[in-house]
Amino acid sequence: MAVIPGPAKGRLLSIMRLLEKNGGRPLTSAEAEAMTGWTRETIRKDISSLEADSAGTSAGYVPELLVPAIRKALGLDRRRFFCIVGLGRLGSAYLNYSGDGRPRAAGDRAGLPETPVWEEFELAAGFDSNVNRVEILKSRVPLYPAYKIPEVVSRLSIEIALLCVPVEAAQTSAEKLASAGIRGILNFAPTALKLPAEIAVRNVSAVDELRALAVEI
Amino acid sequence: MAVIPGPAKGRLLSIMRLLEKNGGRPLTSAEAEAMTGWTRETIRKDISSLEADSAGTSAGYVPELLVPAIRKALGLDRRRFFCIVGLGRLGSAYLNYSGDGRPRAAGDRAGLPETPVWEEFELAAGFDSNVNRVEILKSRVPLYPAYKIPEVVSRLSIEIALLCVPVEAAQTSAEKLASAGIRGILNFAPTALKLPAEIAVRNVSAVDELRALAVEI
DNA sequence: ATACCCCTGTGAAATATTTCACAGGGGTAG
DNA sequence: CTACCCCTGTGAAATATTTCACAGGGGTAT
Repeated sequence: MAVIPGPAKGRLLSIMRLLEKNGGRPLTSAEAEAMTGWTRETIRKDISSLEADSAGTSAGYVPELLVPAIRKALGLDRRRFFCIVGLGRLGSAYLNYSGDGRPRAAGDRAGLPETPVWEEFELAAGFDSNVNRVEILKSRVPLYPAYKIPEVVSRLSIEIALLCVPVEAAQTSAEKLASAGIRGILNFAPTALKLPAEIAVRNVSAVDELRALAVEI
Repeated sequence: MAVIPGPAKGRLLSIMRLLEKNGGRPLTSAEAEAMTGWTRETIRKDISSLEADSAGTSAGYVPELLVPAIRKALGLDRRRFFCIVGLGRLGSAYLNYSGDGRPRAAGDRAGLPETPVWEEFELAAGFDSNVNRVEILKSRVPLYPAYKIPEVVSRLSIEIALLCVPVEAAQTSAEKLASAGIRGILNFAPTALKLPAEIAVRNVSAVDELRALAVEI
């Protein structure tokens, strides 16, 4: 089975995104180099580490074949359920976000799936400690008061949480999710969560991103 | 002069964050290992690559000394001006964000600096193509119609932009910023920007982050 | 004071990643 | 059909990063 170098994983995710947006046309390693700055050799090696033969032709890489191959190799080839914890400004924005770049307008429901689907991720629940807010907000997924996190996360097989609570509530909420068996947390609060090592955490912070950008320029 | 390995840079940014939140107390490589998952040897090597002597003592790394050393080594030791392009839901939220995790309430202005400061970054302007919105929104930084991007970016020495426009406007806005001499763009639109290689771009997308998280678990 | 323990710093070894160089294949123009 | 060109795939070499092993230092308890 393919062993994919760590640095390659992140690059493959980006390449996958490029393929998805390429309108079905083959993408060459040279084009990808121009768009990402990584050398074409590195990109070819990354893809060759997938051992997904024939996704690359003499015209370039065929999205239709390579995208599923990357998905599979990175373990993204199955649906995962996620939830949103904290339904303030940010959390409720994601509640209505379709994943394709535009918020869903109130009347914009025709033809859309019953529950929000972001690529391979499906929103399964929202939580807030304010019971009033839970009752007032409209959403196509069920909303629960925060004390129900353990029961609901387990019952709905939720693997990932978007943590959108205020910074002072972040650690407690994260611990509640951890003991409910969550596997990963996207942390939008600007604080370092202390959790058991088996729970993956990614911090999403505009200040951190600004810094990372500034380091490059 | 210190040469810092690429992978080390990202880790140092995280370590810096840990140090900043440690209340001034020294942080050991073993503690950092527990919080980040990177081995203590790697962390020590990263820090030693800074050639910042005496930031590490037998009690651990002293934030007061190490934070400035990391800042300097990564080129984060100077103020940079940034702007927000697109003042919809996301953009206007950042307009009122203090950088410490809580939005500024309307009356919450006492004692705060005149312009929003996010760590070493200072918000200098906001732009929107909707002139009406520019006039109606209240902000402590000047807001301009989008056609003034070239003039204002150059006049105010703005280096970085938060691109918060709808996905269909992202490429055009990015090009406008590029020709105005911007050095880096934080792209919140779910699309791959095509720009000259000398302009750094970081994409911020919840779906991408979910994927990166899912790869780890 | 002394012994102990936990800390950092760092050459050297081990490992991982990237780059090089080229083989092989397929489409296209003549 | 043939020649050409641009593509991918991949061993091997070069380089970069991580891990190991240990030297050295500074608190602290006895």
